[in-house]
Amino acid sequence: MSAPRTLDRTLLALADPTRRAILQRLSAGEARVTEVARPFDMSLNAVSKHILVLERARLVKRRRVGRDHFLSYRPEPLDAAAQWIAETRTFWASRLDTLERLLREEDEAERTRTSTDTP
Amino acid sequence: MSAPRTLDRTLLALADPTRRAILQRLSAGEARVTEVARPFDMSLNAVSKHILVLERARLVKRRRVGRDHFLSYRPEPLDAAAQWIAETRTFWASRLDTLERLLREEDEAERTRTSTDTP
DNA sequence: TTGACATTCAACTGATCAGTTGAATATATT
DNA sequence: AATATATTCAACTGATCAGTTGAATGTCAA
Repeated sequence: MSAPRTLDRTLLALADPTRRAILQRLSAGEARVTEVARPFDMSLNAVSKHILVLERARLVKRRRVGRDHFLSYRPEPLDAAAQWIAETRTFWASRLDTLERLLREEDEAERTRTSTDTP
Repeated sequence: MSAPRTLDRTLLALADPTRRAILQRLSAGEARVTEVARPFDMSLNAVSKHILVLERARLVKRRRVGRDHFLSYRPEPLDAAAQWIAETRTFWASRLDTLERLLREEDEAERTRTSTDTP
């Protein structure tokens, strides 16, 4: 089951290029908030808020050392999202296949019937 | 490359349980707007807007037949998202592994040095 | 033609989001 | 103690979102 809110938060957090860039940076190793913010053309506060969104989704963990906050990437939610998407995709695809197969069979029947009815 | 906006729209569209439920319904086959809306405890208009979000993300296609609009599920964006997540996850994980390996080696060196320095 | 049906359009509300600026807090440095 | 640094908090703006209601549009059916 896994509360859908978690998935919501993960996908929402990932649906933003700035946040994905932050995660990419952190996947290379821990960094402080200021370091993370440096490359971006926006205020430190703005980045701080993005980090909060990532934290809420548990994609980022914070370790306080004095005045420095070290941020690190947590892969678990991404793993979960990947698994959900993979499973769902397969399931939905199989249902589509079923439908398409049925339609194909119907078409087949139709064609046969027509060609027999009007030779 | 694949314009990140596409990914943004896909993930954003998926980050909502109502929209995921709509997709699930459509994965079982085409349906009209009213049919899709029926199970939900919200106005038809609200569902219509969710459908629009899904259309913008190209997860849903619309086929007009008279006054009826038949909606169908399009798997491509989900495939793309799954692929992106899978690749990214692997890449980020490998970078994490590298870092962890480095840290482990550092620790190892530290331990060795210490134990040699103070036997 | 009249009326019912399927759907969207338009306008509105309340919530959330992304960003800004300025101040506050806490820690480090001199 | 004074100052600089790292970070958040608070308050604000503008945009987008999720939902509502009521009207408009287009099509089917009697």
